[in-house]
Amino acid sequence: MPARALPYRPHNHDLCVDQALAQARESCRRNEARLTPVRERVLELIWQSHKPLGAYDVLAQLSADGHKAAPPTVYRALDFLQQHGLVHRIASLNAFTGCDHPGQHHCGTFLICRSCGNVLELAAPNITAAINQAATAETFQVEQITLEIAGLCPRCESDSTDQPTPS
Amino acid sequence: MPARALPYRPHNHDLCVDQALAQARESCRRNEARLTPVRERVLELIWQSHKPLGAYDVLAQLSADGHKAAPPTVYRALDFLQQHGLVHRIASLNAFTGCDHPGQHHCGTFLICRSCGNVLELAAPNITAAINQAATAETFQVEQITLEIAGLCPRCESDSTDQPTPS
DNA sequence: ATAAAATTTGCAACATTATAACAGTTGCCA
DNA sequence: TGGCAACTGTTATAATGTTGCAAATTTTAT
Repeated sequence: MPARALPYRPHNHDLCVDQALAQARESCRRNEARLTPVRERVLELIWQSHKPLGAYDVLAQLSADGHKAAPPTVYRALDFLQQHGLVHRIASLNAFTGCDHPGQHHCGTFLICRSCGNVLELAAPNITAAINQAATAETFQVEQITLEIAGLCPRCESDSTDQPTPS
Repeated sequence: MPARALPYRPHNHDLCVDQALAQARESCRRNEARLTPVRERVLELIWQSHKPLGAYDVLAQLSADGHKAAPPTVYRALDFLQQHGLVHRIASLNAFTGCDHPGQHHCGTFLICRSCGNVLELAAPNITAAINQAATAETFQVEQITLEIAGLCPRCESDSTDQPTPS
């Protein structure tokens, strides 16, 4: 029985966010990318939620801050964060989630719990290899992979009532 | 050198559509599902385009038919077709594409050419196996897989100017 | 230090994608 | 033939995402 993956374990989430932000600042410094206040705040908001956040959720939080923001502000910040590998967009949810390992745009593989909404990003070399092999067999040149696996996370599966678990 | 996959080869597309429709009618008959005129027409429109069609593209075509349709008509037809495994929704494109092998909701794996927009559906047991293995390792119960691979199809890759190839 | 250039943000309007709610219609069958 | 279930039509609205331009800020070059 493997240890449970991070989002499924209790942990000090503030710390978790702080670390992610520190890592992001460091990554941007190295790449000479400008992690401006809005961008950093958006990243922070996304990290504070373990569940993927929609652009308009982010917008609402910014407004709650007193920040007079409009959709383009948010979408631009999100574009920047995506470009620098700090967040991923989850197409099947129209939502965004933080990325642990800012190493430019890598293949994101996600386990998405349909009950509690939590998301776990996997690094799965086997899957990537199988995908590349299949694509090569079709002479297809892969540029970007979207892999989103929906189902039940360990916690919700064992509470097999399918009731949502609060964050 | 493997034979090129269907959408990349020239072929009699009308025939291709007819076959798909015949197969769909047969599948619905077996499942006692009602492939009504609107539903069949939507499926036909989707098949006539090798590229995934947005709901509003379908709507426009229906209107061109003289059919007075509104969004819900299209979305309902698409829901039905999805439920019966006759079309897939491609989340990264907000668009729909026909499914070759109507066997209830199975895992759809797509190669999406970013240049010409054509889409090829793969059946890739290796990938599915790798995914299930990875999910199992996280004690995650898989229900639905969204796998969309964007890149360049053989034709566009060899025309390496990256200019869109007309349908 | 300072002007020019480039990047980022604010802002208003708009475009696209999707759903809700309810009324009408059709086919079935008891 | 009357009632039920499924399907369709219709209107309105919600949710998500983009364009274009102007103002502000930061960087770069002088």
